[in-house]
Amino acid sequence: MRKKHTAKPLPAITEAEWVVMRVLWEGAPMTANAVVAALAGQSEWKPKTVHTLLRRLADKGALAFEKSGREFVFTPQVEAGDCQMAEGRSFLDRVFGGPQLAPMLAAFVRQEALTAREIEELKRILDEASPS
Amino acid sequence: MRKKHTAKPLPAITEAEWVVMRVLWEGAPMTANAVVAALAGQSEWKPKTVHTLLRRLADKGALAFEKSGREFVFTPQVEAGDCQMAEGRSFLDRVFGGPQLAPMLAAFVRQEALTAREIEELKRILDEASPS
DNA sequence: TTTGAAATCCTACGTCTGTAGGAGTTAAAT
DNA sequence: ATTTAACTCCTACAGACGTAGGATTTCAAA
Repeated sequence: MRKKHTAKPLPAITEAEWVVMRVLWEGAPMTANAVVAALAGQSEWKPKTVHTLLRRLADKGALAFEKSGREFVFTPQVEAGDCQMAEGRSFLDRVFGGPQLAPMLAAFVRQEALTAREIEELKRILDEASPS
Repeated sequence: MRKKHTAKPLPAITEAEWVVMRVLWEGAPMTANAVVAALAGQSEWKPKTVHTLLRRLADKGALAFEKSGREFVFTPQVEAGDCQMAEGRSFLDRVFGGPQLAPMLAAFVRQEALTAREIEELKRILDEASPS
């Protein structure tokens, strides 16, 4: 069974921090500079800004770091999937008033925000989860 | 066609403000006190806090108000569906790195966060959207 | 071993958010 | 017409967030 009750309380990750975490979930372990470099394309942040975000993430336990030479190497301490679920639940509560995914999907459908191709993809995902 | 390009820039709605907006989307037009009363069950906010949230929402154009006797009556100026979509897109970007719903659904499936019943419900919603 | 570049550590600051309090005004009751 | 209860208007304030700057330390080169 996929561990459901690890019960490690997930740190709150802010919008800017998510950008950094996504880079690290993909490429960790990474030095601060590697993170800065990876973000150079997608953001306008000064290196100092990225350093601050890394430090704050380390402070709250989302990242661990060790020294290598004179640089720090960062590694996520929380799993992407867990954080995504936590954010997802919180988002669903806030915006749709409850933790279920269905109202959100219904809203996307109602707003015609899905292409036929996307709908097929969603169906396929559900079928793989539980074939009808 | 459902209006897709009304292009009214939606005001940013904070977490606390969402709670208030959901009450109003359901019961508007409502007086400040009616909102306070509706929230008395679901939150611990002092009336003044609710008044502040109402004022901030009015300031940013999410609500309109008119005087009736000595009270204000509030009415949403933005549609629930539009705000939900905007929040949804922003959430998907932040957490899943793109505006598509599929990665989120896949994550829920991977984390076994959906019951069989919920999966069936999601399938039904999709089938109604675009029968296969 | 001295020096210099590069990395880290600590500090900063304006805005937004959550959470109200107090002052002022207005409608209603007497 | 006066009083008063209720409602609104303005103010407050601490902590989180975005966005860095400056001071200090440290590895490496000369």
